[in-house]
Amino acid sequence: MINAIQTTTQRAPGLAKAAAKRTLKWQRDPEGMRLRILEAAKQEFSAHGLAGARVDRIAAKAGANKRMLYYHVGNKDDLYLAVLEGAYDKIRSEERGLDLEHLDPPEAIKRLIEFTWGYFLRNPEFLSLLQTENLARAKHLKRSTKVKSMHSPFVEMIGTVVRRGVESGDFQVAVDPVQLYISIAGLCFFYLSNSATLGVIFGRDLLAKDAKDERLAHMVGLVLAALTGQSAVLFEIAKAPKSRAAVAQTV
Amino acid sequence: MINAIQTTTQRAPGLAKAAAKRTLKWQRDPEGMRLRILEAAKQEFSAHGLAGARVDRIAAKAGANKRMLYYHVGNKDDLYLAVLEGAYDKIRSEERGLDLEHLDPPEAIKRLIEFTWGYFLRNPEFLSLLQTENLARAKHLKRSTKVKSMHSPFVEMIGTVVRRGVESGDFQVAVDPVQLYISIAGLCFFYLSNSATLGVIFGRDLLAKDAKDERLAHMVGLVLAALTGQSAVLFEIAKAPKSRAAVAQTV
DNA sequence: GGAGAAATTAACCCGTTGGATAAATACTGT
DNA sequence: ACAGTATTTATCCAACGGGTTAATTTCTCC
Repeated sequence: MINAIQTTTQRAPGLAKAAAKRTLKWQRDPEGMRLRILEAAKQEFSAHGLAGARVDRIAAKAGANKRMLYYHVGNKDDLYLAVLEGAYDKIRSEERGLDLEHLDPPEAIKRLIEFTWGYFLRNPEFLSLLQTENLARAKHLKRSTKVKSMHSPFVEMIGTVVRRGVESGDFQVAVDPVQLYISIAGLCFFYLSNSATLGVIFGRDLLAKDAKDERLAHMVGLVLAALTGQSAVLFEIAKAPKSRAAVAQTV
Repeated sequence: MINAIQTTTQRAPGLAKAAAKRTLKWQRDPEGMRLRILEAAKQEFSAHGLAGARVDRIAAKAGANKRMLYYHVGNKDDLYLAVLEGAYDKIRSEERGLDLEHLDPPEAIKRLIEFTWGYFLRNPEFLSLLQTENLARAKHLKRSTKVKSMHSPFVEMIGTVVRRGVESGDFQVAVDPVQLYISIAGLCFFYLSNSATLGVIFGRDLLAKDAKDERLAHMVGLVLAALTGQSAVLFEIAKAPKSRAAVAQTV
């Protein structure tokens, strides 16, 4: 992963000359270094939180000298904020790529839930960073002008989808898009971010493939059932792809 | 709050004699001290996380000498685990007090959501502690035999309610109680534990009275609509108590 | 009323950690 | 090829933080 970033570097001129001179004690690569530092910092902050993160470990992981962190990014707090901003930037950019306009409303909502779920699964550090920042009551985020201007396109998207759904008769309620957004995020977020403690309490692995499939089916069923009023049918549809036994058994 | 605990102490004999001798340099009160330490530790750990917590601050807040923490509870980790176990103990005990048996199924689900929401609102430190522990991937919880044996009565309660609801025709689906439990907890938890970052992003105070009322109404509406299939009606009912404008406006 | 145990205080120890300083090395333009 | 600048390294340090040691005060029981 870090290697991939390193190769990103495009040193413009004098490349042949530098390659010939093979007695270099170290490479010079500001952008690459900065990226490696931020990547290492992301790992460290998400693994240990803000207070638990160690500047020396970040430097080591980035293959850099500790002084580099201060040179390229700033002190520990600056580093943390840069990581946080990067994380928001990334998810917002992926969110924009998801166009729900051409899907029929129930399908669009399903797609939205699947995306949110998938993104959280693929980016567990994002969840950790959010947790950390909320533990700090968003102290750092409040000072970030960048993040404040990065509005999630989802709220508008949801608004449009819901409106279309009500008009087409697919949905029975014109639910508030912000509430729905928070609900979808919450359904996904809580399960994943708290899987450790929940796993201990329930005595089972919530991150096993089957468990995750079952969870996704449940969430899609729950939200779509609420919107369409077709409880039974939708829960069945959502459940179909996998583990069809689970629900019936339990009751 | 701390004072209330202090008074808990019941020093058995020799009270009159001790009261007479007024040249005491300090009081002797093991149980009271232990409680004050745990209360202070709870505050500290929930405010700053495990790594961010400061042993000296805990001592100061407890009105104790630092050495007392080690004498009465143990090292920092022991202290943390004790707090965590206490937090679980408290919520489980309150959960047990909630009997849903005599309510009709939709009312029971509503009550369940309201309790969860209310408990989280009244005990924000519990949310923080959970976040902290999950950040640590439940490392400490796994070692706790106490917590593992403290099963939430909710899963069974929900199972019974759902079964009754399906039989009575109120509910259209026999949803998995564990999934429903996680969903309800997640809907409440995410909104509250992430209110800081969400507040910054949406540019509004999610903890204002109106916002909280609206959220509760939404959650009740969402879950009950999904179970009963009565989307429109239930969202209206849930919304009724307060701010009736919000939902209609947005779409 | 005094001896031994329990509870509490004061002071210290030492590895860790964020951050700083100054010197060395690579690159660029001229 | 040389001067000046940008990047990187090696080393240091003062403050902090968890934990410990030893002495002091209170309580209990006989």
